[in-house]
Amino acid sequence: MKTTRKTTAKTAVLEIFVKSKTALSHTEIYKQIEEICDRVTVYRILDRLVNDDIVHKIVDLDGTVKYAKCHHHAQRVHIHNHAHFSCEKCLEITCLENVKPSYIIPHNYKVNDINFTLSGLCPNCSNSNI
Amino acid sequence: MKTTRKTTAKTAVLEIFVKSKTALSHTEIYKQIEEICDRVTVYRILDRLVNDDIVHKIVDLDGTVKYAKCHHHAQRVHIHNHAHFSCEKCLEITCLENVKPSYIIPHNYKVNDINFTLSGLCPNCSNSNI
DNA sequence: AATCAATCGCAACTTTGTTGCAATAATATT
DNA sequence: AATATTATTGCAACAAAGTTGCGATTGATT
Repeated sequence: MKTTRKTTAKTAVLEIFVKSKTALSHTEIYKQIEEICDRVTVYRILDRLVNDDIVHKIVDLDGTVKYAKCHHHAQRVHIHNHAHFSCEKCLEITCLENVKPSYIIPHNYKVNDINFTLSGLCPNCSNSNI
Repeated sequence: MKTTRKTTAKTAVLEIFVKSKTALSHTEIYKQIEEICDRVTVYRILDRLVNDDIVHKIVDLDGTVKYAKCHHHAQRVHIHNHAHFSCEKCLEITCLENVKPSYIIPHNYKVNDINFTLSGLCPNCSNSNI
């Protein structure tokens, strides 16, 4: 029965996601809207967005938590089984929507969710690298 | 030129890893040896072990950081490209040494390391589940 | 045994995330 | 349009996880 509301802060967060090509951390988001709302509010907005399947949470190899807006492809059930790329140089995380791992696991494991993160150098940084 | 030393604390940590079948967090390790050494020392030992490729670091879907001893298979260069399974019920993380994802990524990305974590129910917990 | 650098303990600090509660504001109801 | 309902917010306080500096200790080397 819980209805979710459209608030100033939530709209601001969503705008940031739309503008950004890469995944963002709580801190990165908060820095952009610290005049609009509190630090805690940003945490709570992110929680809600993840729950409502509007944003997904990504944890990279270092344990850094970031968020990115979901691109729904007219699917009903939405599983984030695509890969993420974490650049060691510019530290940006991007979604590789089309990269999906194939794998075989023992049948007695029941898989509900997967996290597939690659790290290395992104196209930008591997070019500018000498 | 840096030489790495064999100390009481380091030996104790390694013993814990050998005994354990699952990956362990800093806290879990520290609890077992808090009479031997300081909390900070455990952090520093773990850092060193990861650097020396004796232990590898695993981050699960929630961002929980754990460590497990590496099983080297006579490889020179050691990439942790196997999967990890994180159980949602008992919260244990186990290495699935034989599960390796296959994937195709755009050629302009340079991959140095990968993190492939599956989460759901482990064999133990999916059995005892009603 | 003397030396030297790696390691340690301690204290202090930072970063990240959480919780309770009263005040505020978005939506539904009249 | 005014009112009632309840999701959301701000604030303050807290907790967990990890880091840093520095003097003291200890493992390895000669």
